[in-house]
Amino acid sequence: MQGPSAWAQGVKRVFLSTTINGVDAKGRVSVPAGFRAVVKNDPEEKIYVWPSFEGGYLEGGGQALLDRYLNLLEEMDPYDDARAAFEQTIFGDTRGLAFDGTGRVTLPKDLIEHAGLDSKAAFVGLGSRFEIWNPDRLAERKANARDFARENKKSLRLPPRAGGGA
Amino acid sequence: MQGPSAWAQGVKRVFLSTTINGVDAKGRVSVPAGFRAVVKNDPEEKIYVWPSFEGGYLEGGGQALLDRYLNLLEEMDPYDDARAAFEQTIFGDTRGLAFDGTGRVTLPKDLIEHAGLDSKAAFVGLGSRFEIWNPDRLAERKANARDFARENKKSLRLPPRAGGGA
DNA sequence: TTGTTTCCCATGCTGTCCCATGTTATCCCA
DNA sequence: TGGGATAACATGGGACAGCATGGGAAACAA
Repeated sequence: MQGPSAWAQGVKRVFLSTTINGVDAKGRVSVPAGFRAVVKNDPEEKIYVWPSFEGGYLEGGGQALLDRYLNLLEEMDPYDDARAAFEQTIFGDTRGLAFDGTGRVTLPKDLIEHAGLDSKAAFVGLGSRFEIWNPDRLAERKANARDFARENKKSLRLPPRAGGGA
Repeated sequence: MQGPSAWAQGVKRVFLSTTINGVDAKGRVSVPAGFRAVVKNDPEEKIYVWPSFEGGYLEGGGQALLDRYLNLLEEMDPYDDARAAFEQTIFGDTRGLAFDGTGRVTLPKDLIEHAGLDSKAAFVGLGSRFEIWNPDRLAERKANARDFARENKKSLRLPPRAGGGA
């Protein structure tokens, strides 16, 4: 199901491309305009950011992403150790960050430290979510991902005709 | 699904043929009219372009192509390594480019560099997607492909009884 | 008070929009 | 079938708005 009707119901905006913005002494950083547009119609115009438990960078998204993680966790057993760990890790450290008048957010110190940010922050759009990196660290990660993708591209076969129009 | 209704509502258009257009000092380039027609009815009249991870050229498509990748990735687990790599590679460098009043897009500097574009850009239609090349590189690639084909022509057997007349 | 955080205003710049023009392709009519 | 009119397309330049950024004042907490 996709056809034209899906588009009539509303455009699915996604986080796209990589943008590097400055972080000032107060920890303020401009969220890329395209990213702000994604959460524009959320009930609360915020982004939700937490430290990745996989490495020294931040993960984030809008309300939709938060809801999706919530649903995933609710399907797990209430007393599953893994569930508790995920809840603690993901939601426990998540911050909801509101924009100031010019579209900036202030990153708390602990998040800045976790990501090793100094004067620049790279926002990486990943479709339904995004990541925030120290640009230097990002370069390394990007090279690895590209190699992996090139070697495994066959597993990324597009589904047969998923979409109608165009 | 697609079904007959898709045809009733309009012919499914695809990216076809090769067109060479100029790139001005601002990085602006006219998207071939035929290509614009493909994304004409997209919710956002944009093309999505990213650097190929296989060589010095760009790949692109419309909303439909992007959605296909998005749906594919959404079916993977949030912390699947493959998912992360593909997200990074596909979405991390993808730009959504809108047309100006005369059907041009502005190519960001990094994309221009990746493709080695100077004053001309070749749009190559490939059905559901397209590529953007420096015309010189494209000619080189074509020549190589032709040489390869000539040297290996014996491996290019026709299938038994390819089809009806003409 | 003193330090911290939040809000507001000012500024340079880049990207986007708009108008103008030459060229090419298409259509219509003689 | 040939030629002219017309519309579509590609291109160039300049004006404007949105975006990213820096600094400072006011509100709040310790």
